Amino acid sequence: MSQTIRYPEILDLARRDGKVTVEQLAGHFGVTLQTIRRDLADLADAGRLERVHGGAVLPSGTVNIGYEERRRINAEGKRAIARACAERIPEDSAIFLNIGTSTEAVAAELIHHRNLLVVTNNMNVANILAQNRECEVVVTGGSLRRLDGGLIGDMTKASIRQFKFDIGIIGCSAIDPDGDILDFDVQEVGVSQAILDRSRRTILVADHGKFRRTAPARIAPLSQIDLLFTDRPVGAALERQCAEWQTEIVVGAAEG
Amino acid sequence: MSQTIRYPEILDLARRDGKVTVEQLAGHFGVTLQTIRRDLADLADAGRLERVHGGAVLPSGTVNIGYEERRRINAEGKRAIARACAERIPEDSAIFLNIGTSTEAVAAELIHHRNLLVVTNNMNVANILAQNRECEVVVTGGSLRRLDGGLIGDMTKASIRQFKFDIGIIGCSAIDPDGDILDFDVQEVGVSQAILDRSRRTILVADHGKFRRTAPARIAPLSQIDLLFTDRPVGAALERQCAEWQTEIVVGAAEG
DNA sequence: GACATTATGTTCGATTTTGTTCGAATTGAG
DNA sequence: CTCAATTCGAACAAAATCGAACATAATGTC
Repeated sequence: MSQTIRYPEILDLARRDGKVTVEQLAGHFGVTLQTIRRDLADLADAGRLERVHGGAVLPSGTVNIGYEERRRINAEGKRAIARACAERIPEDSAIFLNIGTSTEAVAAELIHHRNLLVVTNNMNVANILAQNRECEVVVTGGSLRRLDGGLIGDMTKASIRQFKFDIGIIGCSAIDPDGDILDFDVQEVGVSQAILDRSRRTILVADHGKFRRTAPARIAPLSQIDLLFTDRPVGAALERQCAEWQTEIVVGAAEG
Repeated sequence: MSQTIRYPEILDLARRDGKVTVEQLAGHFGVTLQTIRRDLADLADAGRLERVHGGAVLPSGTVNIGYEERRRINAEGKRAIARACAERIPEDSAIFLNIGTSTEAVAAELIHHRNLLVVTNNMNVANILAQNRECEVVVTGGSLRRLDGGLIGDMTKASIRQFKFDIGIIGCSAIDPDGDILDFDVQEVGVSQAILDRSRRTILVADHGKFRRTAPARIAPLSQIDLLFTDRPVGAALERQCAEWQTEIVVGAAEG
C-alpha cells in the first residue's frame, strides 16, 4: 500500500460520521470515484476501515466475528462438556469461571443452580449468569479485551488473589500430548495460574479440538487439575498419566 | 451476508431505543420497506438483533426490563445532557464513568472520541464503549447488580483507588435544594465518593427529574463538583450557590 | 532530458443492491 | 373462531456500484 495525502482525512471523516461514501469523498477531494475506491480498498486492506457497498464504515469493533464463529464450532460437544461439568458443581459453592467459549457454556448450564457465588473475568459469563437470581455474580477488574469480552491484566490477577474458591474452572487454547495446558495469550496464562492457585478444586474444560492444537504459553501441567471435562476419549497414553496424577477425566455424552 | 452502510446506524438506533421499526428505518434512510427487511434479516442472522413483527429488538439477554424503562424516561433530555458533556471531554484523557442511565448516555456520545482511557463500574458502559476501537476500556471489579449492570462493593472502591482520573463523571438519584447530591444506594455512595476523590475534575450529570426527587444517602455537596450538566435551568437560588462554589452549570439543548 | 515509477482518469462488463409486485403468513379485533 | 389489515419474504427487473484494464498525467531518479 502506498501513501496518499487523502488517507488521514478520510479516516478523520469516517471517525466523525461513522461512515463515508464514495461519492461524498470524491466530491470532497475533487477526484474520481475510482480513485476513492482505490483509497478505500487500501484502507480496508490495512484494516483501518471496513468496505461496504457505496462507501466504508469504521471497523465493527464490538462483536468479533471470529469469536462468534469459534463459539459455534463444536457447540454440541461444548454443551455436553458443560452439562457434565455443571452436574459436578454442588449448589452453595464459590466458583471461578474464566475466559473461553467452553466456560461460557458451563455458565449457561448453571442457570438453575442455587446459591452460587460466581466470580468471573468474562463479561459474557457475567451477562449469562445475571439471569440466575439465586446466584451472586462478582466481576474481576481488568482491561476489556474486545475480542471476547475478557478482562485481563494485573488488576485481574490482583482481584483473584482476594478470593479462595471451592472450584476454579478454566479453559485453554490447547493441550499438549505430554499433558501441558497451553494458551495463546501470555496475559491470560497469568490469570489462569492465579485461579488454580486460589482454588481448592480445579476443573479444566476442553473439547477434543484442543488436543489437536498447540499454543505457545504454558498454564500448568494437567497434574494440577483435579477434573478434566472433555467430549471424546483422550487416548490411552494420556489416560494412564492422568490416572497417575489423580486427574479424573470425564467424557461428556452428547445430548442426554 | 453482505455489508451495508446502514448496519452500524441501525444497531446504534436499536441500542438507543431498545427497538427499531421497519417503517421508522425506511423513513430514516429513505429506502424501501423491503430493503430494511433485508437488512434486519441479515442482522438477525448474524445474531446482532432479534427480528419481531414490524421491526427488530436487541437480542434477549442483553436487556433488563425495568432498567430499559428507566432508560427511556426523558431519553431526549439525557441525550442533550450527554452531548453537551461529551463536547467538554477532550480526547486523550483518562475518565471514569459510573452507574446510571445518564452516564450511559454520555458513553454513547463518546463513541467517536479518540484515545480515551475509560474506567467504569458499569457493564453497559463497557459494552457501549467496546465499540470504540480507539478507546481503552477498563472495568473495575465488584459485585454485579442485576438491576442495572452496576458493579459495586469494596472491590469496586479498591479498584478505583488505583487510578487518578483527568475527569470523573458521576450520576445520582437526586439533588437536594440545598445542593447535596443524593443516592438510594449506600454502597454506591462509597463508590461515587471514591471517584470524586481520585479525579482532577469532577462532572455530575443529572436531568431535571433529579431535582424533584429525594434519596436517603448523601454522596457529597455540589461544591465538590466542577461541572454540572442538566437539561433545564435549576432555579435562581441554586444557581447563586453554585456560582459561589465555582460549580459551573451547563444546560444541554435538546437536539442540535 | 530520458526513463522508470506511481497516481489518476476513463471506459465497460460484471456484480451487487434496491425497488416493485404479489401471494403467504402473522397479528389483533370482534 | 373468522376476518380484515399488516407485515413478510420470494422473485424478477432496474439501478447503482464495483473492479479490471488501459491511457494519461505527475513525480522522482539518474
